Amino acid sequence: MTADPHSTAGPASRHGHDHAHCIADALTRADALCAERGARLTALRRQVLELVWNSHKPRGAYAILEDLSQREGKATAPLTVYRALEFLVEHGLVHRIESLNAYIGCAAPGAVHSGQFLVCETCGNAVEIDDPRIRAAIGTIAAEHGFQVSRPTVEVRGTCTDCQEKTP
Amino acid sequence: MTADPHSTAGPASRHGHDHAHCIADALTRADALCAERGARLTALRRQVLELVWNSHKPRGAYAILEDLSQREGKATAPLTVYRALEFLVEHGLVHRIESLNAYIGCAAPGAVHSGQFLVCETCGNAVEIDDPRIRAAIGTIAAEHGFQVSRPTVEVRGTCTDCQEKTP
DNA sequence: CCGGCGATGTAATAAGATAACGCCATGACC
DNA sequence: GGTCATGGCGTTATCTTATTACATCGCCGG
Ligand SMILES: [Zn+2]
Ligand SMILES: [Zn+2]
Ligand SMILES: [Zn+2]
Ligand SMILES: [Zn+2]
Repeated sequence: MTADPHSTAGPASRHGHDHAHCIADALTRADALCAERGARLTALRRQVLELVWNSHKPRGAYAILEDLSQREGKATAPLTVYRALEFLVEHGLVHRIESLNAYIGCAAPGAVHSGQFLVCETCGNAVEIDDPRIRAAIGTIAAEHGFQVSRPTVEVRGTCTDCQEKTP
Repeated sequence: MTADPHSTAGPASRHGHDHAHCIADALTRADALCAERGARLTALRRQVLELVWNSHKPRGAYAILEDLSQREGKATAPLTVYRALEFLVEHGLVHRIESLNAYIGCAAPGAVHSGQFLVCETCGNAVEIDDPRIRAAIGTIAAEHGFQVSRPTVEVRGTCTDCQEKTP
């Protein structure tokens, strides 16, 4: 992993945002949610969640695996990570970005959300949105086709504001 | 590959639709489009396109590879298929379904389209839609975020009309 | 204490995709 | 016709992503 402008080296990362707070917040919400549901947020799962939240970029399972191995000081098997991710995705704590085969922390776990993302092809950051208009439009057209929606996926590739400024 | 209700065994497949016509049509349009653009629709590429159009289900690259090998009577390398698919996707003749790692023939090549799909989780069929409302909604929210869209992906998982009828 | 069940560990392997290298057909140009 | 550049294709190896099968551990109710 090389140095990278958006990732979080220190407590107060660039963008003027305190990312440590993002992480702490995500973990707190996860604790609450799992407690509420009687789901077991194991040490391992919590650790993986934290690693997913390490940045606002989608991260591949094997990247997370590397981090985990490093932090644990011993090699970990892929399956370990995949199982944790499966749990986290099931409980809406993490989303999978299909077009990247990568995972990212959910911005609003617990709330109803359909998983919509703006993914920057330059810096790799992904912002979760949950626009009612998109949801509505999808619902409408699905209904017109007699199609019963179970899981809508919206992943918009493009360039974020920051990256546009840098490359005028 | 097991027998499967939606695939096309004979000329007139189920659904009351003559799928042979779908294929012929797709090939004709592809010929025209490539001629118009000076793109070379090689025998191999044409063959792969035909195999992609073998059904209205997204097909994995390796499934296509198998078909191709069988038709040719000799083993073919994955790269062969991937190269053909790359060409076809670039020219908008085929779409990639990200959430399935699979490929499907484009319903309206040549026209502007953003690649929106209704994917049935039961039968595997995928219908391409191109709803202006969805496109508009995505455009709007992207603009609100100062996000410049390059490639929107909409893949709605769910159950198609037919499959709903079968399982009331 | 013990049986059951969910979580984790270990090993092997499947599935999807790309990299590196070279040959050969095509067509422009001389 | 000869020559050369280009693009398509074949071959092999390798990489990334994901899953299957089976053993073990630890907690909790009985
Ligand atoms: Zn943050
Ligand atoms: Zn960016
Ligand atoms: Zn058809
Ligand atoms: Zn169906």
